[in-house]
This record gives sequence, C-alpha cells and structure tokens, in this order.
Amino acid sequence: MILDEYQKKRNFGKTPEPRPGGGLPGTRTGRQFRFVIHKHDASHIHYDLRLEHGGALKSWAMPKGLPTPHDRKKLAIAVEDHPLDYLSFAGRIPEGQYGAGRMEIWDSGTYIPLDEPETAFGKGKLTLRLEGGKVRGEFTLARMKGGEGKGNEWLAILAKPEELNADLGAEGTAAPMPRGLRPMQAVLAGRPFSSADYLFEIKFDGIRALSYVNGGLSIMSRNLKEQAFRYPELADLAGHFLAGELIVDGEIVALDEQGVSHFQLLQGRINLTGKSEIAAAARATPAYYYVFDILYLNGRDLTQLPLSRRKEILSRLFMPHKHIRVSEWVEEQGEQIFHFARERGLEGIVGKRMAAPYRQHRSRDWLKFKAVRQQEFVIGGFTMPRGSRALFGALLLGVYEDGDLVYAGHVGTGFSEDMLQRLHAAMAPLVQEEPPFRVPPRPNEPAKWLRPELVAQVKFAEWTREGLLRHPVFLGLRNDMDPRDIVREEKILEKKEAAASGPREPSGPEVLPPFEHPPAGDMWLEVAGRELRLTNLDKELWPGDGRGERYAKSDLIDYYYRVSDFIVPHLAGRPLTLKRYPDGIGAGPFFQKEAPAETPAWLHTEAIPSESSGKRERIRYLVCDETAALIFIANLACIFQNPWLSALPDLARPDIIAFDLDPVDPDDFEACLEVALLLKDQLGGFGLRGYPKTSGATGLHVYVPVKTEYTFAQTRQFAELVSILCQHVRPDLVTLEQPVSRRAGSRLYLDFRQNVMGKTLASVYSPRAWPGAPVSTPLSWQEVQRGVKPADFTIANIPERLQASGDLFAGVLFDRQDLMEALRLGSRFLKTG
DNA sequence: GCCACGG
DNA sequence: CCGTGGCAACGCAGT
DNA sequence: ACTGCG
Repeated sequence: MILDEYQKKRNFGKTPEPRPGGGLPGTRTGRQFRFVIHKHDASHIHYDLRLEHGGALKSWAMPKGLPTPHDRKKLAIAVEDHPLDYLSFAGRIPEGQYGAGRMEIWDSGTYIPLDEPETAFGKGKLTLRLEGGKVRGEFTLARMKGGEGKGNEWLAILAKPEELNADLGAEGTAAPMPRGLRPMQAVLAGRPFSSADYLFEIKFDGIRALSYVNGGLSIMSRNLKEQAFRYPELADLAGHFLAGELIVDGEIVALDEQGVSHFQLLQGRINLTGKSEIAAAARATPAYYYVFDILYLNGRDLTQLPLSRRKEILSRLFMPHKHIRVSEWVEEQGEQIFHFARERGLEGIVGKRMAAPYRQHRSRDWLKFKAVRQQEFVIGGFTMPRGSRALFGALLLGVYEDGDLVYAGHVGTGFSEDMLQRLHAAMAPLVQEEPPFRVPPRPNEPAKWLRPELVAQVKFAEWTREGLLRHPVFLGLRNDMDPRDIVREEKILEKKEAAASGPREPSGPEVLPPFEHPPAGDMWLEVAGRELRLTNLDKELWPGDGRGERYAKSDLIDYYYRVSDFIVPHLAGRPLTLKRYPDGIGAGPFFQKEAPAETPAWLHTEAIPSESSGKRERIRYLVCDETAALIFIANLACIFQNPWLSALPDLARPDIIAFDLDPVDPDDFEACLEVALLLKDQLGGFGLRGYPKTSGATGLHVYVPVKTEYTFAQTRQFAELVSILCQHVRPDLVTLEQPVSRRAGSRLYLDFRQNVMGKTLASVYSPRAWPGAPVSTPLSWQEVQRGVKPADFTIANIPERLQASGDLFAGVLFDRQDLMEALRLGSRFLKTG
C-alpha cells in the first residue's frame, strides 16, 4: 500500500493527523485535481506542497517556499505520500512525534496537469497550473538527477512568472515604481477602543523600513538609508513574494527570549558597516522583518486602495518565513489586543482604519496606543550570569520609600553587549557586603549587593499587586539624577483609569499632524465643520535673530492645531482675556476682552457683568471650547491664551489655586526650581498635590486644582498662607513684596495675589512672546528636581513631547482637592510645627 | 488684526 | 484714498 | 485719593 510509509512514521494515538484510508475520494471534474500547501512550522519553517494523485497526496517539502519571480527555482524534497484527508488537516503535531510543530493550511484549491499525469509523476517531470485561493500560476516539478540517494530531490520551477497571479494585475493605478517613499506614521492616541472600522496590530519596537523588490532588493529606513546590506538574514525577502515587483512596508526587529521586540537589542547592529562584523552580529542578534503593508505591485500603485484590500493582496503574495514574517492583525477588538500587549510586555498596539489609503506622513488613520511605562530606578545589586550571558544576569532595582530603598524587581533584558560591559565596570567598585534594600530580595541566582549610587532608566508594562515590575526592560544608565530622589512615580493616570472604568471615553487626546497651508497669504480652513478664514499666514510673529528661531503666524496656528486636543480641555469654559501681537513680539501688543466684531456666531461667548467703576455693562468674553475656536483666536495673533482661574457655570468659585514664581533675576530659573520644591513640601503638609509648569517666560507656575466650592477670598487667603510658610522657611530666597523696589536681596517673588476673579495666567501649552517661542510646559516633579531650561520647550518640540509623554497637566483637570480637609490636616501640622 | 473715524 | 486710534481693568498695598 | 504692580 502506498501509504505504508506514512503510517509507519506516525503514532495515531498521539498525532492528530488523519489515519490513512478513512477519507472520501472526493469529487473531481475533468482534468482538475485538488492540492494543498501547508505551512509547516517544524524544526525549520517550510512549506509542503501536496498534489492529489492516484488516491493519495504526492507531497514535497519546500524549505524556502514556492518558487517566485525573484527565485524561479526552489528545492522541493519529495516525501512520503499523505492520505487525501490531509487536504483539510491543520493542527499541532505534538512534541516527539514525526513532524512535530504547527501545520497550517497556507493555500488550497485545484490544479490542472498540463501534461499526462499518469506518466509524469513516474518520469519525474510534471507541469501544472495551480488555482488556489492565493496562488494562481504555472509551475514545473522536475526530479534532479544527482548521485545515489538523491532521488527525492526535485526542483519546483515557476514556469511563467509574468502570469503569476495575473488576476491582481488591475489593482490600483498604473505607475512607474517609485523610490524614496516615506512610511505612513501613526498618531499617539490615548485610550484604546474597539471599532469595526479598525484593525489592530502589535506595535513593534525596531526600525521601520520599506522594502523595494525589483530584480534586486532594497530596504530603506525612514531617513532613506539603505539597510539591506546590514541584515543579510533578510536577503531572501524578495524570494518570499509571489510577485516580481513590489514595495512592502514593515519593521526590522530583534527579539528577546519571549519573542518581544526591543530596539535596544538592535542597537548594536544599526551602525555596522563591515561585512564580517555584520555577519557576526547577525549570528549573535538575528533580525526579523515583520511585513504589514503593500504599496506597489507589478507596475501598479496600490496606495490609494483601502487598507483592507492591501492586506488581502499582501496575504496572497507573501510566504512568511523564519526571518520574514507577517504582522498579525485583528479586526475591531482593540481593547482585547491592548490587554494582550500589556500582559506580554509589548510596546503597545496600532489601530489602523481599514478604509484608509496609505499616506506618506503621520495620519490619524493610524493610531498608536502605548502600553509601556518608564521611570528611573536605583540599582541595588545584580545577580550572577546564567547560560551564555557574561558578567551579570539581572539588575536588582529599588525605589526610595520613607528614606529606605525598597526592592522593585529585577531587569534582565535590554542590554547591548557594550552596555553589559559598561554596567559591569560601573558596578564593580560599588560592591558591598550589606544589601542596600530594606527587605533584601532573594533572587534565584546568587546576588552581589551594591552601594546604591547608579540610576537605571527602565520601561515596564505595569506594577504587579506586590509592587514589582512586570516586563521590565533596561533602557540606559542615567548620570544626571541623585539616587535619593528616586521614588515610585505614582501613576495618577491609573487612578483616573480606575475611576473611569465605567462608561468608556472614545479615546484620549492626540497630537494632530500639521495642516497643509499655503506658505503665504490667506486660506480657508475647515475644522470640525467650522469654516475659518486664516489671514496673513506669513506674518512674522517671532523674528529670526540670534536669540531664537523665526516663526510666522502660520507656525503659531499650526502649533495650536496640532496640540489642540491637549490644550482645549484646559481652556474650556474659561473666559479669556486676549493679548494680541498683530506685529509680532517686538511690537506693541494690546489687550482685548470684548469679543472682536469678526467673531463667528458659533464661537462660544459669555457676557459677564463688568465690575468696573459704576458702569453696569457686560463684556462678551470669548470662551474656547473647541479646536476651531482656538484656531480663530490664534489667527487674531493671540500668541498665548489667558484663561480665568474659574470656569463656567460658577465663575465666582475658582477650581485652581495658582502660585506664580517669578525670579527677581530673569536668568535665575534655579530659584524657581528650588522654591517649587519648597512649595511642594509645604503643600504636602496640607496633603495637597501641586502641578508645576514653566510659565514660558522666566518663571514657573504651580497649580493646585481644588473643588469648585470655595470663594476667591478663600483660595487667595490659602495661597497667601502657604506663601508665608514658604517665605518663613527660606527668607533668604523668597519675597512676598509686591513693589519691585522692595524685592532686592531676594531671589524670587512668590506671587499669590493672582487668585482673584477675572485675573489670568498664561495657560498651559501656550507659546509666549519671547524669542524662540517658548511654551508654558508642565513638568514632572522629577524634572523640577533634576532641573530643566524653560527655553528648551518651544512650539517646535512640544508636539513631540506631548506625543511621547501625554498631558502631564491632566491632573489639573480632574484631581480636584478638598481645601477644608487640607486645612484640617495642615492645622494639625501647624500646631506641632 | 481690523474696524471706525477723520482728513 | 490713507493714516491713526482703539482695542482691559482688579484689588491690594503703600503713600 | 492716587499710584505701582502683575
């Protein structure tokens, strides 16, 4: 019986594969027979071609897949005949069994023999046409001559490359093959969602690269640098597509033991140029290419097709292999995938709108959701190496809690070879007998303890209930931080998430791509259905000179547009005082409260009685509740936004207590940082959290969000009390004197007097009328501790910062604190102090 | 930035 | 036609 | 009552 060999190799008690003989012969019409191509993930990934013939399946194992236009001849090893039931078999063959590993159906369909099948199989040469769900084309199978024992070696040959999958030849539009395409990029989004309009993929942490296949292979990084030579293991990429000419999009990655990509692992390879170096690195840290899009195929531009169609085409053409893989995707279930990503310690996920075309820039059609967190940790020890690893195994990390170093978990991945050595050298002189931890951990490997002086930057998925890190990855050493300052950064966002676990928000704020505008003159812009006329876009607001970059009004509007999702929530409901700079920061600005005559009808205005001497008139204030309003206001050459400290509907009850830290010497920002920390301590005595931001000018603002329950008289009094305490602690540093002449001898004027109805401060994320267009930027307390330069935050880089770190001022929107409780807490503290 | 006013 | 003026205003504290 | 201040 021809299936004897099949039977002999298998134990049907253990393998799910079909027994021979049980199957139906199947229906067949004329000269059509059935075939299947299995993708078999055994000791090596390979493809198995099985052709129905003589009541069984003639089978070949094809280690490099089917022949393709790029690789017209590929080896095919004839293996034992399989039963017909194998046509529909898919499953996992268990460990220890013949052919152990996952067997999946990659393609199936019918084939038409183009010569006489009865004799062709025996002669060792047959030509056939495959009509599968994926493959449609003409192939020849020919037995090679070779010496003894070579009788099972065949060649699979693609007979007519130009006819392969010819049915796809009308997709897209005819175009010559482009060069230097830019990859489409995702916009950072907040909360993941589920939507039938989107598919979701894993976000890779590697090098984004477009691959051009056209005779040769070119792999281009985002900055259009050739990468193909650097990753020899990707060389046969071209041979894994069933088309001769194409452009695909994907990411080059290196994977850890868990199969998770980390850019750090690739770091050692990104600059190599020497051939032998590259070969060695490829052995030590192999690279993988995950393909997720197709932009061009056989003379046709596919970028205007919807993503869903591009995915279909890609999966028809692509034979994944060990180093060249397909990025799996799932439709609709964004939240589930995000959860999965976080569990596995993956960077995050990407949501892509299925109807969207491919665009060569950042677009909201692709949204990325980050699942990782990051902070600094003190290195308190390390474990001995295991296996092939040299020098050490993992770093033992800690954070300070009440003056003690508390163990926070260990990190054993993310080190480059070079970093491993540098770390070891840095740690060696710090070894000590005593563990530095309050409760020393007991790791599986023997540990060495260190004087807690080194600080590591680590990213991780989340804190476990036990307060340890889940999926930590080492990012780098920091030499700019005092280890004593390292504490667990309480994630306020987590609290928010927990509190908001009920009804779901659609998604968090996103940084928008710049809008397209003419370099000069006027234009109409439609924002969320609002028509806006933008004027004098080329008007220079910040002159370019030695002190700062040149920015035009278009840059201001562009900035506000991009960050609108972040700034609008901080402005919503708050009357604005306008300060307008129609002739730029060098010329005289003017104030305006009354909404200008050209204010569109849809823009929210609020008529508020003016308290001013006698006149019982009302002023129609602008209120910025939406992006379109923000853009309108920016077009008025309002460089920064001046919102009230109270919001509608109760303008008499502030929800923010503001402290304005104004250095006496404009260059003495150090004084601001120092006083901010002092203020943080004093607020802490009342159990209150403050949120710091640069003013954008010379100083710093600290906001304390409170419940909308107190009068301005109360908030002002409280601000005064806290300020007096600060002044009392550091009389050398802090003055509360209003007249400038009396501030001499102090370094900082602590202004609590702004807490009055109708008074304003420049809002968070507002650019300022100073050279270089600095932006009022929220800081983490870590940054206040370690020191920053306010001029480093400008309209040129804040969108990126927001994209990376989100809204550090989000607390001001929801962390409404109880002033009465604070006073109770503080009075206790005052009595004892 | 733009309107209203006056020359 | 052009040039120009207007476009905010609170409350505190010190005198 | 006037002024400086933000």
